[in-house]
Amino acid sequence: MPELPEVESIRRKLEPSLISRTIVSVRLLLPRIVETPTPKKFSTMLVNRKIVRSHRIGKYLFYELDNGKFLHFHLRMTGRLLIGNEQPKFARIEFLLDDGKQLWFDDTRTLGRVACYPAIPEAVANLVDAVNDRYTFSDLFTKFKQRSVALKDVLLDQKFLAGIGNIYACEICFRAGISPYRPANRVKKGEAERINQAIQDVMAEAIAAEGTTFSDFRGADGKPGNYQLQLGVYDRAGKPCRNCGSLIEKRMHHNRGTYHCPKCQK
DNA sequence: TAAATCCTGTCA
DNA sequence: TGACAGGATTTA
Repeated sequence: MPELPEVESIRRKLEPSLISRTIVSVRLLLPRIVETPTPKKFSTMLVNRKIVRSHRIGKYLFYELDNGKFLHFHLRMTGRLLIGNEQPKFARIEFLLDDGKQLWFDDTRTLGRVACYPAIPEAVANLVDAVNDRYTFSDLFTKFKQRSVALKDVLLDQKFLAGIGNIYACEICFRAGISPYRPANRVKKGEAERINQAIQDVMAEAIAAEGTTFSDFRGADGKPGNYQLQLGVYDRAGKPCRNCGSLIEKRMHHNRGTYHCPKCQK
């Protein structure tokens, strides 16, 4: 579910509730979602630790603690982070804070993961965030040239740019006017410039709208995002293209719903 | 490069 | 009942 704009919206909303708070206790309702270390050590590492600052790299969220460790969340498809005293329906972890409030990790499908690390893992630290990091157009174009897979597959590759998921990959292709099925190495320079711009614009607009909600996504305050109102193609199969009126097509591409306008995107 | 896998819920 | 759902990793 959550892609970069959703994770960023959550991070921002949680900031006032978490920064400078101390974790009083940790209750693991589903211990297997803790990736590392063992569930018991996980709790020990966190209890009585103060949250110093947050970090987001792509869809990976981290909270740096006053012992130098990093509490990590990955929400995957249905993960949520919520502040409140009421236990949500699919609560998997409860963190009690020193102001008496609770941080809940809630996740229906239980695909989400949490961990506590001595440092941000190198594989994640080396990712290039789609919005915050510096990367040049020439880096992006070079990578396109190296890949014969569909443009959409490259956009979804977190090692290319971190943070783009299925919704925004479709939206970026639409905004740039390029078919998501076009082999990346057959994207021309001018088209790649449009894609580069589309990545920045779509991400910025979606963050401003506090993310996209169909059913599952909720911000840290429990409220849905608003970007679904602005989507150009995603979840719009059979509806008229906002540019040309042609009907939006949906196909399954590697088992994932993929939407495009057959007239605007070649 | 593609398919299977981890899960549960919802909708057609 | 089966297809599909914002993801990432492992296996074939």
